[in-house]
Amino acid sequence: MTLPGPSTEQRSSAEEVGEEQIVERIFEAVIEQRLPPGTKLSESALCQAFGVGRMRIRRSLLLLASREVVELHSNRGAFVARPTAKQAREVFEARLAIEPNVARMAAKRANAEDIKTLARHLELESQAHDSGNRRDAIRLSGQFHTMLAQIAGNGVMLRMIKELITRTSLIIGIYGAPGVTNCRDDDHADLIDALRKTDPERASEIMAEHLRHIEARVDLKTKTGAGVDLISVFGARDA
Amino acid sequence: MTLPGPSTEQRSSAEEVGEEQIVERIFEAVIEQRLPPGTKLSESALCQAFGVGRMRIRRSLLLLASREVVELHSNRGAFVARPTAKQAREVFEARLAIEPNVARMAAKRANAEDIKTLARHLELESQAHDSGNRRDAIRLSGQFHTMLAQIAGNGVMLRMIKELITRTSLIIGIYGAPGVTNCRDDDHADLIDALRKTDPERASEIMAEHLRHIEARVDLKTKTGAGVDLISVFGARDA
DNA sequence: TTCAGGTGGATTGTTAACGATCATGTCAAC
DNA sequence: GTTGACATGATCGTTAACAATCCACCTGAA
Repeated sequence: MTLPGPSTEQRSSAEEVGEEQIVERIFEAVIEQRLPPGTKLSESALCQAFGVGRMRIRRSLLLLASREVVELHSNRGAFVARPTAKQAREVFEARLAIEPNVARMAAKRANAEDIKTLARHLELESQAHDSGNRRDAIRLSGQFHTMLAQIAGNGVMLRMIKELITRTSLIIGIYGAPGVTNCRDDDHADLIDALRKTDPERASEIMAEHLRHIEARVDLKTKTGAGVDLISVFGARDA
Repeated sequence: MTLPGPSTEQRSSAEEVGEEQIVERIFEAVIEQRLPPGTKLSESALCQAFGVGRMRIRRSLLLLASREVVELHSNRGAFVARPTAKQAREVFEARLAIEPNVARMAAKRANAEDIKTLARHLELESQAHDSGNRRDAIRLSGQFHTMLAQIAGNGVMLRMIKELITRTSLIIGIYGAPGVTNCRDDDHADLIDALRKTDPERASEIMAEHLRHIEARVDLKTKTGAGVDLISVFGARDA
């Protein structure tokens, strides 16, 4: 779990930064909603930002596109994805199908150390939430889910969940009421409690309810987000 | 589902072939076990095979690597992935966590047309199985699972399952007893029956049992495959 | 004032050549 | 005969320049 702090951008030139790190950083920025849906990701800008050549940026964007976190429009460039209502439903449905099982697995496999790490993390979440630090709150609540997947000990599912969480941030950015955060802390606390008691079924049920709650907080019929829709209506002429 | 027949390789030069198609074709070849684990995928060879430039091949290989179907070794090239025992366990665990839910969803949403399509497909499966056509049998039994995901109507999960099925073929290629096929037809028939009766819970349980059965047929402790391990130990001289 | 058309700039997509790294085969020494 | 080093060839990774496309701005006329 080596998440480099989101603070140090733009390390000028020393050790080469791999495309894995670039992808990870962009994922994180999307989760924190520093990169709103529809944002153009210019190649040259990213080259400067990360201090790497164009090829590496290109590869990173392709990787991000394969996870459906960015959209590549032919001859127009890369944009942060704007999930449709249909895609949003699919993402929620997928999370509801996968993450309860992850919670179940985590409950079976969590040891004392894991519980303690989660509790510490929950503390950070609460602090960020109380102090109104929206970005940290969003990032931390997302990280909680990835930590659960790590405890579950399945790399395949961890990767899937990272993708789904990132896309959820995009969905909330588009369809969520302003001020709505990703998760409720209470649910996370209950989840930790279920893990502590080694109660897989309860962990699964809490997670399912948790996800249903998140889904209920978005309105897939009305897009917020400063009329980003206009762009697609008037000049969206993709190949 | 526009799967171009796997027969016509090497269309010389006319309409450009996109990297999506290249990825799909390689996926298919891996599923059919025409590309055994560890096979070297030379760039120039693929350029010739698909009649495209090196860049497109490179992008395709990167995409395939992001799905963990090929491994990219620095300065050495791309190879068909050889899942470790740990990865194999994770793939099975992921399938067991996801696909029963897919079956459940499919049972809820399948209409008469879907059922009929599945039944037709099962017929093809049986024919291939009876006639000893191993390649077709493997491909068709894999396609059955993707068709189920399509009926479930969730593109996100469909993509995940395609990846998992492909990797399962690699796992069977390494750890499976020779002659073992991917799936049993009986289970597929039962699955169709559950869908016909709109019995989501039974569909889910059949799928779970089906996957457990597949997993039980591989022995993650002994690698078969003609000492593929030796090749990696002493100088990988393939292609 | 508004809309149509054209032009310039910028950005992306592609190709080609170069440099670096690794594998293979040969040859000499022990 | 075996082992080690060396040279050669091939393949991959990178960089740079070029071509194509699109967007925005500007101009001009109704």
